[in-house]
This record gives sequence, C-alpha cells and structure tokens, in this order.
Amino acid sequence: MKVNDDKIEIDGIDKEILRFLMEDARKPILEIARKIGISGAAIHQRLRKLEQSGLIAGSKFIINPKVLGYTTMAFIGIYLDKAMRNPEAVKQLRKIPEVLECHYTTGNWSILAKIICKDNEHLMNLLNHKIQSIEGVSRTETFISLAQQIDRQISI
Amino acid sequence: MKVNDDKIEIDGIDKEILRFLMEDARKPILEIARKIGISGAAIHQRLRKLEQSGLIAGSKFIINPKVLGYTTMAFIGIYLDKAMRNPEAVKQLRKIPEVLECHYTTGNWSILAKIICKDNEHLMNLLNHKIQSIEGVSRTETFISLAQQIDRQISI
DNA sequence: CGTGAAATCGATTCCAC
DNA sequence: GTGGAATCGATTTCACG
Repeated sequence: MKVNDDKIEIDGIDKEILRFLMEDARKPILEIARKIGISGAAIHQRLRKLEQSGLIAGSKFIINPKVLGYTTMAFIGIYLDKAMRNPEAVKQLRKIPEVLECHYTTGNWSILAKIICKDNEHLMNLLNHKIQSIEGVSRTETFISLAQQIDRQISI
Repeated sequence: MKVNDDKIEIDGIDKEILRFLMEDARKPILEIARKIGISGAAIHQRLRKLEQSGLIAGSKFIINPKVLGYTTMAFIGIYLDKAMRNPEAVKQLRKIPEVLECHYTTGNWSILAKIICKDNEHLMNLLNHKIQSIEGVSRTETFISLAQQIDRQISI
C-alpha cells in the first residue's frame, strides 16, 4: 500500500473516529456515527482517506499472553561482535517466537529485544540456548519486567 | 470482564481463527469461515468462548506514528530515589502522552519506559523538562531506537 | 461439538442531492 | 457533507444432528 508521509490533514472528527477504533477495532461504524453526529457514509469516506494516508496501519486482535501461561516479559540488551553483521543476528532473532520486538539502538548494546516467556526457567533456557548461541552475540543483559504499568499507542 | 486464567483449551481451529484476526481485526468472519471450512456460527461460538476466557483482550486500530511526524522511538531507563514511591512516578509518566510503555524492571533501573517523539529535539525536551523533573527521578539513560526490526505478538 | 436457516442489524459502496 | 438503495457481512437464536 502506498503511504503518503506528507500533507496529512487530520481534523477533530478524524481524531474522534480514530480514538474509538483504536480502543475497539470492531466498534460498529454506525454507532460511532451516531455518537459524533455524522453519517455512516461520511465515516467510511474519512476512513478511506486515513487508510490511504498510511496513518491507519491496520487492525489487530490483541491476545493476552498470560492466559496462555506466558507470564514473564523481559528486555534483553544484546552486545554483538563488531565483525558480526547485525542483520544476520536479527534474522536469527526473528526465528525465535518469544521475541516480540527488536530494535537497533544507540548506547551500550547493538540490539534491544523484548521477549515473552512462560516463566523464569523458560527465560533462562531462551537466553542460554537460543539467544547466546546466535553467532555474533557476545553478551546479553536482561531486565525482567516485574509489572507493565502503561501500554498504549500514540495519543491523537 | 471476568478472566479465567486456567483450563483454557485452544484447539487448532481456534488458532487458525485467531491468526487471521490478529493480522486484521476486521477480516470478515464469513471469509475466515470459508477458508477453514467451518460455519460462521461456529466461528462466533468459538470467539465468544475465547473472549470469555480472556485470551482475546480486545482489538485495536494500529496507528502509524511516522505519518504524524513521530519518527523517534527511544527506551528510557529511569533511576528513582529509594525514598520515592514508584507508583507516584508512574502516575506522572502516565500524564506524558509520549510514554507508550512503562515497566517496573529488575536490574539497574527502577523503571524502563518506551517513548515516541517527533525528533531528537523533542526527545531532549521531553527528557530535560518532563521526565527529569518528575519527583524522585535521579537519573535516566536513553537508548534511541535506530530501527525497529521486529514488532509482533506472541505466536499461537 | 457441529450445521443451516431465519431475523435483525451493521458494513460498504454508489448515487443523487 | 446527506439520505436512500442495494448487496453483503455480523450476530444471535434456534432446531437439529
């Protein structure tokens, strides 16, 4: 899909529509229409515009990992050997389903990853057997999330 | 909504349904029904079960912050004074819309936050004027995300 | 568990205004 | 922007297997 990164005009009505759908992607359009006093057709027109602008990147069902027994979230700072090409390490990380996010970062590490595990033992096995064994990974630093207090998107 | 954290049975059909909807929350149920060879009513029954189990935590439209000019993501490790009650700091962080995630973590910091900014200047202002000025924050360490390579949910 | 049908409502597009 | 028409999907309910 083409993305126009420039000249996006978002008015207050667009924001109201988006705020509803960012909370619940399946909220009925006609219900939103009634709440903000606009026709359903107008909402559809605006949503098409917002999709074409690239502002709406899609929609997702959100899964609660705790219900599947995944109760341990952690951030892993990864040191890579200078010789190692970072993309190869990322390719290996992508194969590990527990890795939810992976960023090239400034600062101490080459890569910062966010991972989800069932428990501390699972986390330890992941670190020792899967992440540490990636070629080029020299060292890792682990920060376990004891509790996530904020989880949201950009405010519009 | 009540959440049953135990005795959740997810079979292969549930997983197929969820995989579709985790990619696109507005994918037509009947389209999913046709693809996996089951009736629409059966999908609805399973979705009700999955919602009641708490596994489905909701659905969201995903907004692309870049289109709004937010191009700089960063992780901030926050050191808090021992005397400071952490919840008060979180309360202040919650008021800062640029803060997308906030975790109590093991390790060096008290808190690890993920934030989104328009640019480095915006990030600097946020750090100097909003985060550093929170009572109890003694020091911060900033890791700018140069590129996010992986962004996904738990695999089911 | 599953189905198919009915009923009601929403989604989506199109069009005339 | 609007409303109406048309077509399709969403959702629930139900009788049935």
